[in-house]
Formats: sequence, C-alpha cells, structure tokens
Amino acid sequence: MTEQQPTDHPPGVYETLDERGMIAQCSDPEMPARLAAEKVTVYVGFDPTADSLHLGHMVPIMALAHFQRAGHRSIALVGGATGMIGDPSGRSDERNLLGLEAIRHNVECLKTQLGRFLDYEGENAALMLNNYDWISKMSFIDWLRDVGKNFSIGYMLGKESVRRRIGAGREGDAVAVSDEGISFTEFSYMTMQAYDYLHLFDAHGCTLQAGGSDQWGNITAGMDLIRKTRGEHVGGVTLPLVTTASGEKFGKSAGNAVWLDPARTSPYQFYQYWINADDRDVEGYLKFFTFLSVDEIDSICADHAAAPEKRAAQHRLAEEVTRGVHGEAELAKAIKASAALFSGDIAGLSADDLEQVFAEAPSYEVARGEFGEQMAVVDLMAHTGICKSRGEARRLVKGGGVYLNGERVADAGDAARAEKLIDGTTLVIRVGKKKYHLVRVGGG
RNA sequence: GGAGGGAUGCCCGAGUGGCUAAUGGGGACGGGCUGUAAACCCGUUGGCGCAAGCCUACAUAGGUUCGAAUCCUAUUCCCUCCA
Repeated sequence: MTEQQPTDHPPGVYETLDERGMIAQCSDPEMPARLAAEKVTVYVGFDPTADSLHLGHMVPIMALAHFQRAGHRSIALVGGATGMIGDPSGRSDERNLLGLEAIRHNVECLKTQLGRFLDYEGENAALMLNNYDWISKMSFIDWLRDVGKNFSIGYMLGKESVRRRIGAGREGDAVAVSDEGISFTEFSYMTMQAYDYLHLFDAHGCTLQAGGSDQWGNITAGMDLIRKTRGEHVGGVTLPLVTTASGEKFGKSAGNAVWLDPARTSPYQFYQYWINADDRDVEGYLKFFTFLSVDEIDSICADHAAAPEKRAAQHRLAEEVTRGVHGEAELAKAIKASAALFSGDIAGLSADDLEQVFAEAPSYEVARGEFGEQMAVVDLMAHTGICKSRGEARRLVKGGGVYLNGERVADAGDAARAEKLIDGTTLVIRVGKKKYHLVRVGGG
C-alpha cells in the first residue's frame, strides 16, 4: 500500500471505486470529475468502541487507501470524543458508555492498526487525527452557541437514525422502528460528527467525507453545517454495507467479529474466514478487499467458475487480504497450517510440527499427574475449557463431532490413553470440521 | 409529578397457580451430502449424573400457597402519553 502515483493530475478515483462496487451514495454528480481534476482531502472516522478494528471497518479503510493511491490526501480520524458519546446510526438500542481509560486505550490501539494501511510519509502523506484534540477543548456553552444553534430539532428528528429510535417511522419509508427510545446524548451525536467535518474543513481543507452507508445522515449533517457557517459546498460519499449471499452477517465467524488484531483473531482464523467465503460473494470481496485490478479479478473469477471445487478465487482472496493485514510471514504460516489440517493426516505429524501448525490454535495444558494413564475425553474437554461443561462435551461426542488425533470418538465414555499422545505429550482434539485444539500433557 | 404498558433462556416471543427446564421462530453448534462453498436433510441447544433423579433458572428482594414464571408487596430499569 505504499506505491504512489503522481499527484499533479490524479486519475479518477471515483471510477476506480465505482467499478469495484464501492460507492453507495454520492452527494453530487460533479464528484467524479472533481476527483479526477483536483487533489482533494478526504476523511473517514473510526470510533474507538473496541481496542481493535474488525472486518466491518475494512471497506472504509480500503477506500481511504484508494484515495491516497490516486493522489488525494486521506485523513483517518479516530473518534476519541465521538466514541465517548455513541453513534445511534444503525443501532436499535442505546449503547453503554465506555470509560475514559478504555477509550484512551482503544484510541491508541486503533491508531496503531490504522497506521498499517496508509502511508504517512512523503508529499502525499496521510494524516491521522483524534477529534478529542479539538472537541474536548470546547465548553458546553460554546457547543450550544456555536454548533447547536445550527441544528433545528425538526432537522435532527428527521434523521433515520433518530426516527427509528423514537418510533416515528413514516409510511412507506421502511424505517425499522424500535421501542428503545434514545437519550439526549446519542441524539446529539450527529452534531459532534458534523462539527468534526467543519473542523477538518477549516484546519485541513477537507472537502469530502466518506463512511459506511449508515453514516449518510451524519455526513450530510456536516455538509449542512459547513454550508450554513462557511457558505461552502462540500461533499460526501458512502460506501456499501457488505453483505453475504447466505444472509449471515458479514465479518462474523461463529457469531464473533473477525478482528484485525492477531491477538483477537489469529492470522490462521483470519485466512480461514476468507477461504470459506461463499462462491457468490467472492468476486465482490476481491473488489472490496484487495487491490487487484478488475481485469485480474475477472480472470480469477472465470477460472473459479470453470472449476469451483478448486476454490481458486477464495484462495487468492484469502492470500491477498491476509497478506495486507498480517504480512507475508503470517500469511505463509496460515497457508501451511491450512494445508496440513485440511489435506494431511494429523497422526503423521510430530509434536514439533504440531506446534508449528497450531501456533495460533488454542492450546491447553493438563498436568501429567492429572492425566495419568488415561483421561475420559469428556473430562478432558470440560477441564481444558474446550467445552463449557461435561454435558456439552457429551452431546458433541454423541453427535459424532469430536475427533482425537483425527479419529472420531465413538462413545461419550471413551478415554484418551497415554500411549495415544503424539511424542508422549500432545493431543489434537478436533470439534466439528474445522475447530482444532491442542492439548499438551506436561509438568510433573 | 400523574396515568398506563413492560422486564422470560443467545435474540425475538408464547405462557397468567401444578402436566413448564418452560410452545414457537431465528441464531448457534454437531452430523449427512459436497468443494473447508451454497441449498437441503437430521440432531442438539441450563448444570451434575450412565440413569432414576437432584440442583439452579423466567429483572431484584420478600410474601401468600401443599405447589408460583404465573398471585401479593417493595425495589430497580425501560417505553408511551399527560403535566
């Protein structure tokens, strides 16, 4: 993500994004021409609701990177202030406020992560800013006088994010109404994001804001604020919500978010997430999450259509995205682990090999004394935490979903015997088709 | 401040004195088929127990009753309307 193009006459980044399906809404029709003709400063905000970004943030990140590659100036904004308030957009219920310390911590983590996707050096350097730096300096009275005065209640009530919460959905406009209500705090969120845009306009000449499609209301709030207070017209674009063909939420694996932080989602799991992409989604994902040219993507997909069982498109997708997020070395490990687990037989591997392959798989220790000559599989699983309870482990075994070193455990009463340990120390317990756990018998 | 409505398992949502560990749907998980895909089919979905059974659960704390998610009291939180 470091290659740069000449900045004096940038190519049309709008077309680049559009042909990849990465434009959902755009504030004005002249946008494509403007983006092709002049250097623009664009910003995207990320609120620090957790200490890591996840796949849901990837499209905005990629969009910022595309802008930078096209010669524009990208600003990644970390919402140290907005994150303390809670964006109601896209949510049907009130958020719990995070503590100050947690937010500070999250801000630092996000900054580090975002640092990997943009180039902050050189003449076309991207900027990383934290809105806490300017918003925290304002008093409440300043806020109400300088910012709040520009928003009529009617305008604010008209935003979908608000209407869905106060049960004011209109006939025919498909706002899913929730009966949760909304606090003044979240209601005010849009004014804060609008002010960010104004600040960036003043301080950095920022004239474009991008964000997920649920950000449209917040983006237009900023555009309107700038128009009212500065008499200038600025732009906004939204990026599409990524969906899955099967109706599952994109970016979730087993109900958990797929994080960019390797401590939360291992590179192996990350790689596997993409490998498992639905055929119908893979083309779109290649366009969203890689920098491969559209021509190349077409060619990959043609190959894939010819021999879908090879899943060439998924492999390429997983490879590109994992490399981009985790780097070459981690990608190599993930590929090696995947190959070993899905084609080879576990029993043939040594304990050392296992360590290598399972470097990121959850692993557990059991004391030798506790294990003894043998240990019931069900006890072992409950003990290590692979299962929450013996009952859960028993159910899994009964359903035929537990494998010891690759062999299905036939009966809930079966035990793992000491002589089965690989190199006398290690046991691989697989649950279902894909979940591997390493158990080491060690200590006294 | 007043009036009314509500809080049930991961989520939604039934249940208004025993047959309810709690209908149903969704999700999730496991199995089958396959391509580590989709669709589809089957199964599971509080803890302990091989089991009979025991324990813990329907916002919180008490109470009535042989027996309560279901009735009563207080408390907390949420929603709506009125002031």
